[in-house]
Amino acid sequence: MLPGRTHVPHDCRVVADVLTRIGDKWSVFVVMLLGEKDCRFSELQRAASSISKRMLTLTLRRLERDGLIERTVFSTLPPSVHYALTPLGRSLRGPIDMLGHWVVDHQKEIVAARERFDAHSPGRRHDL
Amino acid sequence: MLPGRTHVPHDCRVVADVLTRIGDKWSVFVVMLLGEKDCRFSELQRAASSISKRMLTLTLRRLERDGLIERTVFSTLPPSVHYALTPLGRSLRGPIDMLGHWVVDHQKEIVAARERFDAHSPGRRHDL
DNA sequence: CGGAATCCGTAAGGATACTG
DNA sequence: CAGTATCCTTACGGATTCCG
Repeated sequence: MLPGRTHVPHDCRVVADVLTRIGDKWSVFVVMLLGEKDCRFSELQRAASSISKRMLTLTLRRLERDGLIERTVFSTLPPSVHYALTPLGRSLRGPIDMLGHWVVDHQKEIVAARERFDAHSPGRRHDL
Repeated sequence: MLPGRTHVPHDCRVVADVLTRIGDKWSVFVVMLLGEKDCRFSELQRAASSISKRMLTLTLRRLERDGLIERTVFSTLPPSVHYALTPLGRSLRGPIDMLGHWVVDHQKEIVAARERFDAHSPGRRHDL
């Protein structure tokens, strides 16, 4: 994978595992939001209007557990909780942005490929 | 996300969608394998020894549908099928490698963060 | 406000058996 | 060899309710 490094299948698996983690339904969205500015729980919920409270909580906990975001509780009344990227979380923004650029730059090709595939595909396919 | 670009929530969603696609359990693994050399179905299966035949087929079909890999059938006996990255698929190697480097470079921090979190976390948590 | 707990439907994914 | 078809179990994720 690195120029000059030989390919190590194990590394592929680690990469795939982490991709599966941050590639879940909401993690990237949250990291990108927090990359712009720190947010409270309710701000995140408004920004991602379709996320359920439960999934936002789960997403934030997992990101916190992986050391990507930091959670600060202000025991005011009513309470307020503050989320921010850690240095580790900020270091992820570069790679995420690279992927973001690639997607934006190639999404038309992907959509076109799908339409071609679906048009030429024989019969019905129930999955994919 | 781009320096000089303002943040567009919609782009985040597109990125998240594609990440969810290629962030599934096997896509990255397959793309990285094919990035090194074209492979037959059985070669891929041996390289990813724990993947089921069913999931390998599904993964390959989806990657083909998205225009990332090309499938070539040789109607010999027994038949042989050949998989290779398309130019679009090859263009994804850069971003994937960036992410790969990030994971390899930071996996110790991630593991450490998890252990810290799990150690300090009060009581039992059934999920995450 | 910021969750945690519960319930529930759907989809992901493995194992196995069969086929051209 | 390279799949397809089927079954079955688990995980994901939404909706709702309750709590400090």
